[in-house]
Amino acid sequence: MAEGQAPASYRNENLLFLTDEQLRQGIEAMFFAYRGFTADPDRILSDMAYGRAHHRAVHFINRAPGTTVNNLLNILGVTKQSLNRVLRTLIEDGLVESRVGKADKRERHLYLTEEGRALEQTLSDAQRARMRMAFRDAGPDAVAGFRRVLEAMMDKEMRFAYTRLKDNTP
Amino acid sequence: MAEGQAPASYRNENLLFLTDEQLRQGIEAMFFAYRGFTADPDRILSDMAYGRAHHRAVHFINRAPGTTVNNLLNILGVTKQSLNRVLRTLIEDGLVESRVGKADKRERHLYLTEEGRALEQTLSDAQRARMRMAFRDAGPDAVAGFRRVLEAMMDKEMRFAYTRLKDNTP
DNA sequence: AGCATACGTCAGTCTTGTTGACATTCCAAG
DNA sequence: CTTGGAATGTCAACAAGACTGACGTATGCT
Repeated sequence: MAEGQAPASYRNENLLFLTDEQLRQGIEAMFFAYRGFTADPDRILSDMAYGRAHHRAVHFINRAPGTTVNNLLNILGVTKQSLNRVLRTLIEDGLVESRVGKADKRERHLYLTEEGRALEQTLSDAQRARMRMAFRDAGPDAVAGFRRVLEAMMDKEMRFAYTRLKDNTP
Repeated sequence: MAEGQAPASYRNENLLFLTDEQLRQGIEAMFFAYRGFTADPDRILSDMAYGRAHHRAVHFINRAPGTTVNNLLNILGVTKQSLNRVLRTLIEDGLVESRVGKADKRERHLYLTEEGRALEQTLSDAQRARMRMAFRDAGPDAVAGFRRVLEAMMDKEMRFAYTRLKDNTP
């Protein structure tokens, strides 16, 4: 893509010049790609009584079993009331189990049930399939660049959360 | 990043192998980065009576002045009722002008007013600033990879829309 | 003349975010 | 030991922004 054209950006004395047009294309790429990114799980969820918020909760509980509500709150970046509604339905439906903390009884530790793991699997299978295709199409060097840019785009606290998750599962 | 570790992916006879873990990290990177991506405009908009939906409309009207409602509908991927609510407030507030089509009087062509352009500028300045930082941090090769992966992640129709926008503004 | 298209609007619902108020639990200072 | 503040989680009410469905109007095309 754009192989024979002028380079989209160039270095000069270690300084990178970027036109507004290049940046705007990056912005639009992000917008359109995120739509694709969420499309497959959204389609699956729309058949059930769940939405994207449930997907996110299930994803991160699966990723860090036993996490507390507060922990999840920080990762998801929503209010506890908003998360609670989602969590309540998931618990009622038997997808998530909430255990009172041993050391601190105020805390609730969250786990996926067998059924919860099944849903997580279905959703992440779909999402991974798209990601795999995109990674294959683009090639390993592009994937490395993709990750580097995304990490640089995160808010600092989110970069911490991301790195922590990444490193806890090697 | 991950310079001294095992490669995140490798080629073998032109076939790219990707572990579920690598894909999941890509998924999480996408999630956290998108939050950062929308954070700055969202902050600005929360002070006004507008939201992310208004930002998107203003962005694409600015990008393709004179675009029709139907066109915008396809780009944004929402229903006309949903877009109409947003558009109505923008027109009432004098940020967007709607002109009856000359050739086809059924169509409405959309333009930003002076005030609309000012808002667009404010929002996109903030968003571009973050994108510029990310691009600078990551470097030009990473940026190329970033774009390649995002394009591969889009739905086909959105890739068309994206490419059309991109090529119309060289 | 008749059907299709583009747009606007009204009404109702759903998801997911918000604030505010409140209950429970923990901990530390008096 | 008690008590008050902080942390954690729950309930209730509301708003933004998406959706569907139905309908009306103006226009275009055959």
